[in-house]
Amino acid sequence: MRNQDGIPGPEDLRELARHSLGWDTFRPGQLEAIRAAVSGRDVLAVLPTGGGKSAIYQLAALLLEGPAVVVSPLIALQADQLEDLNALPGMRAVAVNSALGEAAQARAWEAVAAGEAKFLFLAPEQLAKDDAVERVRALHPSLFVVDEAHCVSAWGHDFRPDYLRLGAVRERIGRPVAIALTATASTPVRAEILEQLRMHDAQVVVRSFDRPNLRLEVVRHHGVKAKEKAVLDQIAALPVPGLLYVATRAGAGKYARGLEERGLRAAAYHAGLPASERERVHQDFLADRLDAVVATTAFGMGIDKPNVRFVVHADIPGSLDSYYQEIGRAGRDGRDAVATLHYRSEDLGLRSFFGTHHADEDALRAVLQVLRGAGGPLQLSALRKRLAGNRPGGGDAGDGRPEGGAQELPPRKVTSVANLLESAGIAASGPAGISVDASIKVSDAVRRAVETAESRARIERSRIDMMRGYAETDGCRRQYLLGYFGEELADPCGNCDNCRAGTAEDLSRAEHGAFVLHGPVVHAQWGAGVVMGIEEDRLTVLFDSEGYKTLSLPAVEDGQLLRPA
DNA sequence: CGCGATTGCTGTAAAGCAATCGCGGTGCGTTACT
Repeated sequence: MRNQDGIPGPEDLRELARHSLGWDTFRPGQLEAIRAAVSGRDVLAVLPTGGGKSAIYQLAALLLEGPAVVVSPLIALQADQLEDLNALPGMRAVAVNSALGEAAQARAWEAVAAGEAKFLFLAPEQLAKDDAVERVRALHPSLFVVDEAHCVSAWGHDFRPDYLRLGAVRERIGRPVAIALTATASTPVRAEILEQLRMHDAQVVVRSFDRPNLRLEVVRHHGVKAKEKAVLDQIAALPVPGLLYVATRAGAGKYARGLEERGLRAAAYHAGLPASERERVHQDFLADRLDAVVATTAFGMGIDKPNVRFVVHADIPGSLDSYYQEIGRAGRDGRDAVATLHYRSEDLGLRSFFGTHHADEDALRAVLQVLRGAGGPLQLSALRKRLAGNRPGGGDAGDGRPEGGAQELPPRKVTSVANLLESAGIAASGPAGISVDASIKVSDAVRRAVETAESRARIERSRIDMMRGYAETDGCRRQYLLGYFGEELADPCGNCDNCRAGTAEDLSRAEHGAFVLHGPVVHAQWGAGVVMGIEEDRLTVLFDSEGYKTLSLPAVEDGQLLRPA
């Protein structure tokens, strides 16, 4: 299947795509991504949904020897992906997850080992188990695919810490070529994906984030009740179907009832509902049996419905990354669609609450103690076991737990603490496991870890500030949104509320004095950063350890505080 | 951080207001019971 010189030419790929996947044309970016992967280079592809992200690893896998391991965040999503692949003649894909019985899992592993299945789908949690890692290593996979790769950055630090272990896992399984795929990733998110998955010199393919058919609007409110009424009134008057995003489960139920009272076919969707109900709402929405789904962030991943006419937010999300992800579900058919944000500044309080995670110093000390006492690298699984105590199902005591009684910690806590120690540069993980720099005093190590966690919290808060900035800007909202994703829109868009109202003057600049858009800078206090936006009177800079900051141009013009690097 | 619900106080019978409390999102996997 491969050319003599190693990398197949465009025509060969086209023929293979036609033959194996039934594809006629390549979308922009696909070809270069596939060729890079086949030639042994890691790939990060940021392409819109429907832009053919899956075809990248599918074709690359067909050209390489050995199976492709695909890390996919949701079991429901894995099921869809399997169905798509298995519908193609001659293709076979399997998954291993907790929804399958023991026998079915065994059959799946055997199918890949025997070469019958080319694709193996796993959630990151599967790869936290030594036996799964060992089995994957023995398969000599050609590709390590991370689908929905923004989850690495969005979930890895707290919610699903195994996402941050994937880089180490990749090394343990023989360092196959990595392909990371996502539809949404701002500059720092891309950098984090590359770093965490240990992708060096990767081919990065990014397509435009602009969705010109989405009309962007923000409606400001003061009272809670007034906002509720405005949301319901707006949706009752909009073309359907659409999505209403809310911050809480209670809100989902409340707004769904409100819409029903206004005669719409509406349903609530959140993680607290029984799986059968969630599935029913999902299917009813896809089949146009519902006018509106009122959902928390639980709804959306993997949904590719063309005719969504609106995505309305009753509560502001915690970042523009989340916001863009959610409004990106509207208007995929290219026809007009509306993205309205109903904004109360008080609603940002809930987002700061969701983003608050302080470092647990006792846990840090406990993990450090075990790592230092181990006398060498320790696999995370062993570390988890040693800190699990005597709880049923946990590791048995007396297998080397340090005297003096290390504190008991749940496995997931151990993982996030280990992640934090690695981000702080105190620990590092290689194929043999996690090791600590024993020359650093425990108290210093804890202090550095806490500082790292605080820096992350500042960055998180700055992302909320950028979301607030979007809600409060008088300029063109699309310029603001695209600028956040590192993309310049030369002129105001004409399809946002501010453009329509005529308040959106074109304030954006490509340079000001010595400052250049996307150019590196250094701040006296905040250190290194990159210019993300230049407006008439201010600069937006993304600092490595502080996140986004907006600085007044007159204040930085003398070069004392901020200078180009 | 902000909300809605609950409790507490007042001051003499019912209610009105302030202070306090609890809660809030995303999923994997494993396990202990019906």
